[in-house]
Amino acid sequence: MHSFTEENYLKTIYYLANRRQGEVSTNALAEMTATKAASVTDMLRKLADKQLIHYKKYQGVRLTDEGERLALQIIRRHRLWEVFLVQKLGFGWDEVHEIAEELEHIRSEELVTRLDTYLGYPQFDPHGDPIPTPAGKMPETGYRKLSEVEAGEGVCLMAVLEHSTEFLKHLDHSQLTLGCVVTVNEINAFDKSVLVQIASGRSVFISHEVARNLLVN
Amino acid sequence: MHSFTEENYLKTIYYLANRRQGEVSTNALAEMTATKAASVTDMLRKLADKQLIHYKKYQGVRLTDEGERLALQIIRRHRLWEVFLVQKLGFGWDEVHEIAEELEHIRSEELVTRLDTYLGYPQFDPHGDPIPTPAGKMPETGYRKLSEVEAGEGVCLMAVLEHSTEFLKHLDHSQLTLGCVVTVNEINAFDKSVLVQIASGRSVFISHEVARNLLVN
DNA sequence: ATAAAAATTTAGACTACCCTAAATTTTTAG
DNA sequence: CTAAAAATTTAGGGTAGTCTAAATTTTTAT
Ligand SMILES: [Mn+2]
Ligand SMILES: [Mn+2]
Ligand SMILES: [Mn+2]
Ligand SMILES: [Mn+2]
Repeated sequence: MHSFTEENYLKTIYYLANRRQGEVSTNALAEMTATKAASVTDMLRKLADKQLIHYKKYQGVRLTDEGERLALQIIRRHRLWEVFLVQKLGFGWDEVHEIAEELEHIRSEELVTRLDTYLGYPQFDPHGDPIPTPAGKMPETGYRKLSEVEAGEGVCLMAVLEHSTEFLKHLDHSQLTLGCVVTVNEINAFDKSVLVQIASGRSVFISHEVARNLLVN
Repeated sequence: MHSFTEENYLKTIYYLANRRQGEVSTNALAEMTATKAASVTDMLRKLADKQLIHYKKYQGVRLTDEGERLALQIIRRHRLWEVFLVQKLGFGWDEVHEIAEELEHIRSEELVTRLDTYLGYPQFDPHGDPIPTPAGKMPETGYRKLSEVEAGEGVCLMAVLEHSTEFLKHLDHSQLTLGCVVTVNEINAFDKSVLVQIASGRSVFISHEVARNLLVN
């Protein structure tokens, strides 16, 4: 069995490896896990011993097949619990991440299976992130960033890249919800901010910073 | 904040203190927590430093008000999660204890509050144990053991004292479920086994060992 | 090409929790 | 009332995960 800490490292390695292609650096892991580089090095040696990562000193790190399988299992649990917290318990999408960080480590295959069934086999979590399959595959989405959409196009808001409470509350405030259809009316040449029209007919101003963190279809 | 381990010790002290009145011994704790007496002594010193227990060397241990408040909070969470697992996810009452042992440590007041609401403010867990109030009071039940019921009496099965999978499966097999009305027809003078009649009209033989672990009203 | 900077690893240490063996205190029996 | 037995604590040590400071390797910039 693996500890909470090991599970968190695997998950973090998965995220960083997919952020930019290639090996994950010790410092990047230290930053993400809020620890120091020396602590990361210790853990990497341990994960390598357990054959969960490929690790050569000074050369960065990559998940093995088994390591990736485990990482995806944790991410699957995390996202299913987030769905539960929002859809069944009525939490806001900005309130669930921290709780799911704990729930994801509960050790019971049966629990995850039943939860999935209970929730109706959801495909996406409350932030639009795809839920890995029970077999351990991460579904492809092919979304673009709103910041890359041309003027005149109509698109559907599918997911957020940033998960902070402030960002999500800001979207709520602007009436930007997932599934919402928006038409890009103007792109400001100077600061790349966009003016979009939402289904209600209302126009919403979106800064480049925000547009870069919205995924559309 | 308190660790999983500290929470488990508090809960165990609560159970043992209520099993027999009075101070809880180091050895009893070591047995219940599946550790050694020396480890228990270490932890008792720590809990005493945190003012969660009254502890004098060689004299056994007792919860402080704050310690009892925490213990009841953990027990409340445990029992609410058991209700969730049985009523919402469809687990059997013999399958939920281990999972609830992990879920009870999830740190979020809001989560417990919402779960309670979602479940409809249940008073009892799947084993008939009362759920402590949000304010931290353990409801009184006043149940008797089935082994203390006189011949001829009709009673209602309210709770089980033993929680092992084998025991609970045995009850399922005998069609003895909580809420079930039973009439005591015969008490065998030699081995104190009882013959009861259940609502369906069927007669069920219950050994003294089993009758001692059934609570009725 | 090489020296400075940055990244990473190693050395040594700390806390939480657990263990065995030895010492101490309390309880029990004669 | 004492001696043996039982319970408990102390001493010394182990593992997991963390840290700081020092050493080492890789990268970057002249
Ligand atoms: Mn999340
Ligand atoms: Mn999410
Ligand atoms: Mn239980
Ligand atoms: Mn229970």
